[in-house]
Amino acid sequence: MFKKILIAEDFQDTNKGIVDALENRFHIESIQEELYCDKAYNRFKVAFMNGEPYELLITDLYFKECHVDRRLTSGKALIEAVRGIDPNVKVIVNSMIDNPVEINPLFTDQKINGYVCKGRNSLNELIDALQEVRQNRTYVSPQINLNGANSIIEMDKYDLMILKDLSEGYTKKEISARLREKNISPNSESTIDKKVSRLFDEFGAKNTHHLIAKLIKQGRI
Amino acid sequence: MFKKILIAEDFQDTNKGIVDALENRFHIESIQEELYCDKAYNRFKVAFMNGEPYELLITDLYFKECHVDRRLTSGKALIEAVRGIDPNVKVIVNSMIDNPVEINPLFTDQKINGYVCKGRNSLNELIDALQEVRQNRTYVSPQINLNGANSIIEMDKYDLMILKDLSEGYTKKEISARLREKNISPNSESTIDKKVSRLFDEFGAKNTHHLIAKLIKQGRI
DNA sequence: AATTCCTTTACGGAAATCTGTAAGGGATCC
DNA sequence: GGATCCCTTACAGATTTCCGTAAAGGAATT
Repeated sequence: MFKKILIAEDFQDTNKGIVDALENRFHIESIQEELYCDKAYNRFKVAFMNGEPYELLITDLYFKECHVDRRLTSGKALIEAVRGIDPNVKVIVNSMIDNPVEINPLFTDQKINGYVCKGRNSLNELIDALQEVRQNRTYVSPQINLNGANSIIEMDKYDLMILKDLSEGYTKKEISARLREKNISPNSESTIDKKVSRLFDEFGAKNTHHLIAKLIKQGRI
Repeated sequence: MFKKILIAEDFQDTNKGIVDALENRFHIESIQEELYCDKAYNRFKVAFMNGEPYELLITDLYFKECHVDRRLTSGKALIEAVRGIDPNVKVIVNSMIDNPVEINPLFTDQKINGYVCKGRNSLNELIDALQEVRQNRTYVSPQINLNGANSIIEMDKYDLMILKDLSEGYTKKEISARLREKNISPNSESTIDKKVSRLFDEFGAKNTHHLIAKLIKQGRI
């Protein structure tokens, strides 16, 4: 099993839960926890310099803002930073995000090794993830379907772009124009209308106000 | 210290972190954890019937949806349900919400005894909260300012009610009717129009979509 | 009593949303 | 080729939003 693990997670209770679970399950020489991305980065860097590098980083994606000045403000930034030091370090992301559209790029761009979605079984999944990643395989929480195809409610990048624009106050006419500028097709006002109407049904929303509110509350926009 | 504590929290890692912290710090005879509101409710009910009631409920506010049919879907509902069984049980809410507008009603309406905001120090705060609540005092995480003098931009209950209704898909005509039903004045469609338009200026929003998105992201709705 | 200020309300018109219908094009299957 | 299905697009009408103007009423001041 891994000998040195670094955990970056800003919620103290979650943080403690993870550390305890790993210590109970495995015999790991060194588990370090940090509440801030910057501190995690510094610890990682120092260990690497001293020739005792961490083998695995377990990190959340979103960190609460606070009074302290922060250079790295997200798990994504942290991952990029530590990979800048040690391109081979294994990374498992542990977050409440369950939208494949957000998770997929972590694998394709950040080349993470595992993704565990916080939930009612996520400690057990994290343990599975450790074992898989240890053997150079990747791990994704079973409830996440990265093929997007049959995630209960499919919302692709295209839908997401429209919704994001709507939530920023653009009208459908403006969005249509913006899509044309970017050479993205389809782009007619009518099609945008249709797409959004379909999402009403899928999300049980009465109108655009309602839909935007729901999606933001779910953290999908 | 409390002898019987019930914890309702759907994230396994957080759940474990809380239990471990409390067990380390206090000597509590019985701590039970549940991942679902309904299961927590049932456990609470059974214990009460058996004459061995829980003295304290620690609950999250929002619980992930899942395939299981759920009757109680939020901490608020759970609190109301258990108070229906035992009006005197102490309740501490442990959630990531940090918006006073959401937290305040928990104290005024649900009569909760403590509120701990998940964060980098929340386990320690939870321990403080237990001790305060044990002595019949209330506790609120120090970073939360319930004295509504909270925000740069003033938004009263009336505005909030309208915005909330809008975000739930009601039209201004419907909202006008709803206000009249509740005997709340002013209630004309025209006045609602004006109120919302004024908020456009104050928040720098282009239209209602934009305004709703901004406010939800700021955690004000 | 008259003036001023503010809020509520009504109304109207331009723009945007919402919804249904229908036409056209491409892909697939027989 | 023809039938079918799905997606895109156009269009039309009802409803709603957005924004300006203006009237009505209340409260405070002079």
